[in-house]
Amino acid sequence: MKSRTVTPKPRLKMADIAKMAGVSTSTVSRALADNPLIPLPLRERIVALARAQGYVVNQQARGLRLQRTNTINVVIPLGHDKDQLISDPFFLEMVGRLADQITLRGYEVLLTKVMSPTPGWLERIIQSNRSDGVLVIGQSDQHQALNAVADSYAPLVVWGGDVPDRHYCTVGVDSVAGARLAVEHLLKLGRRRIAFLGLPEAPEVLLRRQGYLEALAAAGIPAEPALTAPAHFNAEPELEGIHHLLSSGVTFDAVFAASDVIALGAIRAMTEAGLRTPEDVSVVGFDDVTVAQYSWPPLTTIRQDLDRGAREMVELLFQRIEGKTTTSVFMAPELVVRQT
Amino acid sequence: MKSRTVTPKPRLKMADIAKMAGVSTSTVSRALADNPLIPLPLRERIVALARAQGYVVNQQARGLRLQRTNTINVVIPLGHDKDQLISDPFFLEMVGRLADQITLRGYEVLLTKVMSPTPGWLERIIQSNRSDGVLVIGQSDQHQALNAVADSYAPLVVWGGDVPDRHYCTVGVDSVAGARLAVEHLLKLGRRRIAFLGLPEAPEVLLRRQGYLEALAAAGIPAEPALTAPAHFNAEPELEGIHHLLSSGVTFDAVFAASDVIALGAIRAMTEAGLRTPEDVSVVGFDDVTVAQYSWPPLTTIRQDLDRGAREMVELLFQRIEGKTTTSVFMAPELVVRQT
DNA sequence: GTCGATTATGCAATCGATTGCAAGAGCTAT
DNA sequence: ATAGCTCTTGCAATCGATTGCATAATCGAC
Repeated sequence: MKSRTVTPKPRLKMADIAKMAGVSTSTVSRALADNPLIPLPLRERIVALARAQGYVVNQQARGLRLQRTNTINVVIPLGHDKDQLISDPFFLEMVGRLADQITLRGYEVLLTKVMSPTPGWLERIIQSNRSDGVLVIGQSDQHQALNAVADSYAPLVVWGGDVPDRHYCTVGVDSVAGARLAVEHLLKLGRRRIAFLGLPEAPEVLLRRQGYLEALAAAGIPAEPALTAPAHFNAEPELEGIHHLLSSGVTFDAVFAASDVIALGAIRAMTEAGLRTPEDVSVVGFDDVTVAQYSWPPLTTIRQDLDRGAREMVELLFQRIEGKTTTSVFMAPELVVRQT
Repeated sequence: MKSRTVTPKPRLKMADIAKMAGVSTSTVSRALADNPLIPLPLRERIVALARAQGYVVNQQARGLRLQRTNTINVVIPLGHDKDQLISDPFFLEMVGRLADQITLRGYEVLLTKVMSPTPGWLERIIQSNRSDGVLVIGQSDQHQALNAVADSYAPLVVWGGDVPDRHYCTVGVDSVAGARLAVEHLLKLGRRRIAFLGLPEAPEVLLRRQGYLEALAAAGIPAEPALTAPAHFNAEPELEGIHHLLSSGVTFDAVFAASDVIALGAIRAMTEAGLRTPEDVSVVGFDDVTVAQYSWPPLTTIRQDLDRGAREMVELLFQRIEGKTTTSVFMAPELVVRQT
C-alpha cells in the first residue's frame, strides 16, 4: 500500500473567521448563533463564509464557557462480574437504543464502561464535567454507590429493578412479576423441580429469584436450595451454574434463568449432557434479546420492552436536566412463549 | 414513589482546593499531576485533600488548555440506508469491542451515529474538537467523504474493504476472497443457481458481489442479473430483496447474502414461502455475528474476526495519533460451515 | 441643526484548568 | 557578611469560545 504524507490543516478559530469578515469575534459568535442583534445580510454573509471555510465551533471551548457539553454519558457498571465485556447482547442492544434516542435529541453519546468499580467511581464520572446527564445501565452491585450521589445530582436515571431504599430514578420492568410469570408458566407445564440460575449479587437477579420463590410458595411447592446455582452474565462463566447443577446430581425438570444468555448457555450445556429441551427440561429466560427468537429451539422468555425502556430513560433524563422531578417507571413484563 | 428534593452540591474547582490548602492553583495543579517540583509531603497533603473533598479536574477546561480530549470518536455512518438503527447486531458487536479496547487504553468513547450524511459531516465531527481520533465503522456509501479528509487528518481509521483509490487507513477482511469462499462452498454442494442479496451502494457489498461474480466465472457459470436482488441491512427492508426474488419467479437453489442479518431474514422469508433450508436452498451469510451460531438452522457464514479487527483498528489509530504512518490491515476471511 | 431613540458593533470579563518565567526563601561556601 | 546556589511557590498568559455592557453610528423628528 502506498504511504501517504498527511499534511494537517491549521485549525480555524473564530478569530480567523472574524478577521476574514472584517468584524470581531463577538459578531461572528452572534451571527453563527443566528442572533437577531446582527442584521440579516451580515449574518448570512458570516454564516456563508464560515461554511465555505469549513469552520466549526470548538465544542470544548464552547462547553467550558456555557457549562454544558451537549453530551449524555451512558455508563455500564460491571461490578458483579469483572470479566464481563461490553459485548453482552443485552447491554449492547440497550446501548444502541439509548444512542438512537439521545442522537434524536441532538445530543452526543459518551459511552463509559466501569470495569471494577472503585469507591467514588460515579462521583468521578459526574464531577469530570464531561456530560450533562448520566444514564446507568443496570444496577450491578452498585446500589449504594447510586444512592450516594442521587441526593445531590439530579440528572441521573438508572435502568434496573425496584429495590428497597432506592433514592435514584429508575426505569425497568417489574422483575418479581416477570419471574412469577416465568415460573407459573413452568408450573402450568407440569414442571415441579424448577432450578434457578443467576448470580444474586445484582439486585435485578435477586428480585427475579424473589419472584421465583413467591411463585413456588403460591403453588405450595417448597423451595429447594440445591436448585439454585449461581451463574454469571457473560459468555463463559454463564455455564458455571448449569455445570454445577448437572454435576451435583440434583434432578430437575425445568430451568428459570435470570437472563437469556444464561438460558442459552444452559440449553447448550444440557444438550451436551444428553438432556433434551424442552422434552426433558423446560427453559425460560429473561430479557428477550434478539438472539432469543433466532435460537433453536426458539427461547421462551420474559420480554423487556427495551425500545420503550430506552425512550422512557431518555425522556426522564431530559426532564430531570430541566430541573423537573420525575417518577420512576416500571413496565409490565410479558411472557413470550416459544418452544422451550 | 416518594418525591425527593435534590440539593445539588456546589461544584468544586481547583481554586477551592487551593484556598483550603493555602496554596495557589499552580501548586494544586502540579501536585495533582504528581509533578516533582512540588515537595513530596505537600504533594501528598494536597492529593489527600482533593480526594477527601471529592474534587475531580474539570475535563472540559483541561482539554481546552491541553488541546486534547482523551476521547476517541466511534462513528457509524448510515448513508446507504437511512432507517437503519444503530441496533444492527454487527455494528453493535463492533462498537462493544472497540469500546473495550479504547477503555483499556484509558480513553473515553464518544459514540456518533450519522443518520443522513450531509456534505462535510466528517469534517464537522473532526473540527468540533471533541476527540483525539476517529474510528469509522463501515464505509457505507461515504468513500469520497472519507477520502476528502484523509489527506489532512491523520488520526482516522476505517473499518471496511479495500476499494480502489483509497486514501484512508483501513482494517477489514478481504471481502472478495470471502465471497469467493462462500460461493465456492455452494458450488461444491452442487448448487448452480446462486442468488446474491445485498444493496450494492456500500463498497463492502460491491466487493462481495465482485467475489461472487469471480467465483462463478471461475466455475464457468454465467452470471445471471436476475439472480441479484437488492437488500438493505436492517430489520425489515432486509426482506425486500428476498421477497422480490421469490415473487419474480426466478428459480434458485442457493443464496449468498452480503450479511448474516440479510441471510437470516431470507431464511425466514423462504420458510414462510415453503422453501426449506438447506434442503431446497442453501444459504451462506457474511459476518458471523453471535446470532448466526445460535440460529436454527445454524448459519453457514464467512467469519470476520471482530475481536482482532477491533484490536487492530485501535492499535493503528493510536499509532497515527502519535504521528506514525501505518499500513492498512486486511485479514483473511474464514468459511464457517454450519448447517445451511 | 440638535436631540433622543434606535441599531450596530466591539471591548473585556469569564469559564477552569496548565505552565513558562520570575521572584522570594533558604542554604552553603568563601 | 555576601555572592551564588538551589528549592518553592505564585503571577499571569493561554486555550477558544460567549455575552453584559458600553460606545459609536444612523436615523427621524422637530
